[in-house]
Amino acid sequence: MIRAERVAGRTIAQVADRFGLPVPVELRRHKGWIGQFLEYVLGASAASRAEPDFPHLGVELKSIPVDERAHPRESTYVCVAPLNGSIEKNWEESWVRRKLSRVLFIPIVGEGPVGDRRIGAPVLWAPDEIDRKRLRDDWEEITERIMVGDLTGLHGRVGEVLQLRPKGASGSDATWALNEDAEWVETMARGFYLRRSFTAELLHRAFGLA
DNA sequence: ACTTGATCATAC
DNA sequence: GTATGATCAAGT
Repeated sequence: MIRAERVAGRTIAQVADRFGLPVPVELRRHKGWIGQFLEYVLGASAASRAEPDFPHLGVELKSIPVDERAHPRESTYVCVAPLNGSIEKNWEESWVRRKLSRVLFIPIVGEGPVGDRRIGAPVLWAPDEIDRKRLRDDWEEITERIMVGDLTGLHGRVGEVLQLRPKGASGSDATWALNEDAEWVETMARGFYLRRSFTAELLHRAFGLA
């Protein structure tokens, strides 16, 4: 938190210069760059591993693009959703619950050249009882569809705060899944995401906004 | 304006 | 290939 608060208010270019890191001008071909940059700057250790970013703290790090009013510009990716029968059978064991038990959100303000974007005040969030119920209800609804092989029901419209969306290098990035007839079929890979309206709530709550 | 579906890069 | 990090862009 001390590190995060020290970089808050500075631009990405200012911080990158101190570390001698080159900054891409735009993100179209560098979509995860800001997230990896922050992992480096804040000393996270579990890059690209299936663990929290700060394993000893149980804290997951998420950068989140926002406008000047702290309204998120994008949804937030959580984790992949196995469609092959290996998904956790209950919420307590679920990867979604574990990943979201403590999250450090770093808002990134602005949408121009990447170096000009400003690092916002950090928000360390843990879901309260109401958040947990909303997340759990959505997770159970989505997981039920996965477990019965309802692949056509696996679209982004399900879920109030958590949703399932494609997650891969392209639409042809396939994975194996069990369908309603318990047959193996190829379908696009999907992941869990937090809806923008939900992360907006969290940030606004943290900043005391309406 | 906002959501859903599609896509891009890198580590292991 | 599957995980990590996400944003892009078409459609409503």
